Amino acid sequence: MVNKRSKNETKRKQILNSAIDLFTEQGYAAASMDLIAKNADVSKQTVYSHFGSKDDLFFAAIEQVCASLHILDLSMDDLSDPQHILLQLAQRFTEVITSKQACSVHKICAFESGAYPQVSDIFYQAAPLRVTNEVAQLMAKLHEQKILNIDNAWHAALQFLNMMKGELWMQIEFNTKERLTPQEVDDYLRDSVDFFIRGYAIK
Amino acid sequence: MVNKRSKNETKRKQILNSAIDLFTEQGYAAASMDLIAKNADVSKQTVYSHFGSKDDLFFAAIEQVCASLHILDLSMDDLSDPQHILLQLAQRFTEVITSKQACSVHKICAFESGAYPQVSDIFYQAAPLRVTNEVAQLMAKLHEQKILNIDNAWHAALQFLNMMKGELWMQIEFNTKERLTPQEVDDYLRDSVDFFIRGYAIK
DNA sequence: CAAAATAAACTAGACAGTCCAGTTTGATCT
DNA sequence: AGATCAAACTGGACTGTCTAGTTTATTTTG
Repeated sequence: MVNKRSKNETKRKQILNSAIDLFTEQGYAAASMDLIAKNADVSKQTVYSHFGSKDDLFFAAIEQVCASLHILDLSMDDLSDPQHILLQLAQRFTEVITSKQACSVHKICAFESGAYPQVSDIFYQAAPLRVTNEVAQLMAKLHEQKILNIDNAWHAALQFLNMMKGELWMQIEFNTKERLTPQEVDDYLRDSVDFFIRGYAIK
Repeated sequence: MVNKRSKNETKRKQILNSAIDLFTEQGYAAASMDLIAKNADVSKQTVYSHFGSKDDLFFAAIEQVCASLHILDLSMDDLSDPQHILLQLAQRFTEVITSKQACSVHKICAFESGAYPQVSDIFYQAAPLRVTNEVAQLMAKLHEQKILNIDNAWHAALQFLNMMKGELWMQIEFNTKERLTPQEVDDYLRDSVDFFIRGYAIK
């Protein structure tokens, strides 16, 4: 009926992006609403009119960033060369888990898992569970097609993914000064893929 | 001539314990010096006289708790039954990483790794690196004694330990509502030990 | 014109760190 | 042993800063 003016969707996105930046970079407590508003180029009041409270904004930000996490995208057409397929998967996985975005949101969700279990659950579902499911499907296909002998595809997926994290993930998690070279990482991945294939070889 | 009265070591310990409790439970920012003093049954001034600042107290607390982390304690005498040895190791490792103390300090060190790299480094050295080293020694012995065929003991240790974390660790890290049953965990560990042995079996 | 957005001031509470006035403690000196 | 003295300790008040969230008066815009 009356021509009601709707809130500006662009501003909502600006606020959300600013919130994502600050929350993931600094954590919940250290990110202030004043700065979020300022970085969004928006008044503080507008922030509160779009998102009722800091908590609400936090949820929305984490939800948004989890939804946008790009994931493995496995193609499962030609599995005849498992060595090649699995190495690619391992390399792709390494890229994903070392991306700045994924690391930041992982860190904050793990830290706030006590105070905000909803938030860490969103991440858990969106990232590790989702990826493990994808990989488990691949494992199941490798078994079906008698390329590898994998009794329990879910276990195999967990083993594979956790294994590939290796030392690199610890170094990122604890922000160590020294880092593995890309060569060392690649060596580890290749070693691990070979090991995986030996462990699940058809006998 | 000059009067020397030394600070009360008991109070220092009370303060440190209180700080460890609060920092590990609530994180650096959320733990207030007032509450630390109160829980230590000590005046705020005494806290500042023993530890100059909140940062100093934080470092001391993390250092203390890392030093006290009990670790694997492998006995490497009779390795003739690798299946048994490795399963025990896996079970012991699972206990260690699921202990409340280890989880709390892991969480806070990972979270503060940006703002306080010294702190996360202390943990990194004290826990994951130390354990991996221990296990790598075991792997090397298994190779020497021709029980398993392990080219790269360091890689094998990383593979083994990361693999054993499995789904359980993710659930703890993200404080999920649903948890694996002890039976499910044990099944996974046994599966993984078998897989590991197959992958590194002597031809 | 009415809803949306703005800037800026404001409230109320928390926190790190300091200050202070008075009390306890324990080592040293007589 | 008793007097002395400096340092440790106490509790509470205080400063300055920061924060979430609110209010208000004004401007923009569909």
